Amino acid sequence: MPRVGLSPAGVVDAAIAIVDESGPGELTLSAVAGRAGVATPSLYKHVRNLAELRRLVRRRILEELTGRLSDAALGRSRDDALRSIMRAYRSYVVDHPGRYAAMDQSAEPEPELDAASEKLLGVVLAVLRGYGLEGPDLVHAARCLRSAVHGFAVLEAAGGFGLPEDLETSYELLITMVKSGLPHPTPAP
Amino acid sequence: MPRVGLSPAGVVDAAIAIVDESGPGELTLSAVAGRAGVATPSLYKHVRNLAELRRLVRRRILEELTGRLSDAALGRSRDDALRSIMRAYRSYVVDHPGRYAAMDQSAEPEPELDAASEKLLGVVLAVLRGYGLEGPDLVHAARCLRSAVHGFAVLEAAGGFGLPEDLETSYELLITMVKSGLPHPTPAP
DNA sequence: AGGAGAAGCTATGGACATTAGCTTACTGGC
DNA sequence: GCCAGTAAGCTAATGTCCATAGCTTCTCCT
Repeated sequence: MPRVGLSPAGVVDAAIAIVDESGPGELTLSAVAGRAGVATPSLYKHVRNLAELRRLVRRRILEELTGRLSDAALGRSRDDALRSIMRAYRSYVVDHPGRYAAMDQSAEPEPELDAASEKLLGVVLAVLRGYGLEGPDLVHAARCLRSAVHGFAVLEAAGGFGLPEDLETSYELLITMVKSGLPHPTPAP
Repeated sequence: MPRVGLSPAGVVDAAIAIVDESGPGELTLSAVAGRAGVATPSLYKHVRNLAELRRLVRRRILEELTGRLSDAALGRSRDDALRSIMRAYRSYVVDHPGRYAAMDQSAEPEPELDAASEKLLGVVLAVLRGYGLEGPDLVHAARCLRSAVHGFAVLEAAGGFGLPEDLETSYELLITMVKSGLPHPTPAP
């Protein structure tokens, strides 16, 4: 049999392509194998099982998203940075709704993703620290920011916003809401 | 065979019990059948298939949540009402994390749930109208409120908040954030 | 060239959803 | 009180999917 040169990363590539095209519900080993040009059991040479593949997919997505956010934060601070990462977050979801949907399909918290999540959290914390936030205030602010952004993203990716009003405008309001709701220990310097 | 007196509602009851105890990932027809004291194929006398059962479960949950919210809004208005429904929302999730997790497992938007969603939306809109909001502003505000609350709920139900800081406090900040971020076409009367 | 290890494969088994077709318990009309 | 007809239950069987076992064959390194 002519080897096809698969690798864990290649398997994840195929999985991501499926998620992009058909959503996380269609992510099955046979589908991945089909796309990779290989019989299903061959995948086990590269990936422990389906659960592990899902984890790798989520990690890949998380890292990709983190990359976008940290690019968006580069050279900016305060409201400028906040707005920029919030817009980057949503634009990732708009560009890849399937991927984003795949990311929150996990039932349990997964220690394997902690490193990746922490990096993303790091970007967010850095931006919020620019407002002079620290300690518990910083954590609470980060949670709220994350909730707002994630909530909007999930709903949009799932087609949960039925009405015809412009989503951009709604998101701008969300950005305003977060900005105006941050604790303000240090007014502008 | 002694009839067990099952009904669509009874099947949903069993399904909800499973979701409560083990999460939406364990919701399988054999599990439901086992709990209902019936063989798996018998379920098809009451429910078209697994997808339909999931839909019914989601509808039940949505209705339950709507009930809580509308109770919470009763006799209140403006900040008082807003705070009350936001707290009611979260308390539902804290009481039934499995149920809430089950509710956002749908890949596609489901027309069958539109009536139920609309009722929930109705409660939210009523509260926001109390601020004098209407038209597109009302829609944008409702989306932001929903995003914030849903985002927090999903993350909390999934165990996504790892740090030890108090979640109550974080949620209070989220409430403040939403209040302070609402468009303000009509200041207090 | 030759051998080791990795990358494939087929065959098999077990869980689950679903369909088909049968049996048996209730229910309403006589 | 009896007797259909219907609805609720069952067993059997099929197809899909994840997973494991064990064999074969590339490929690469020496």
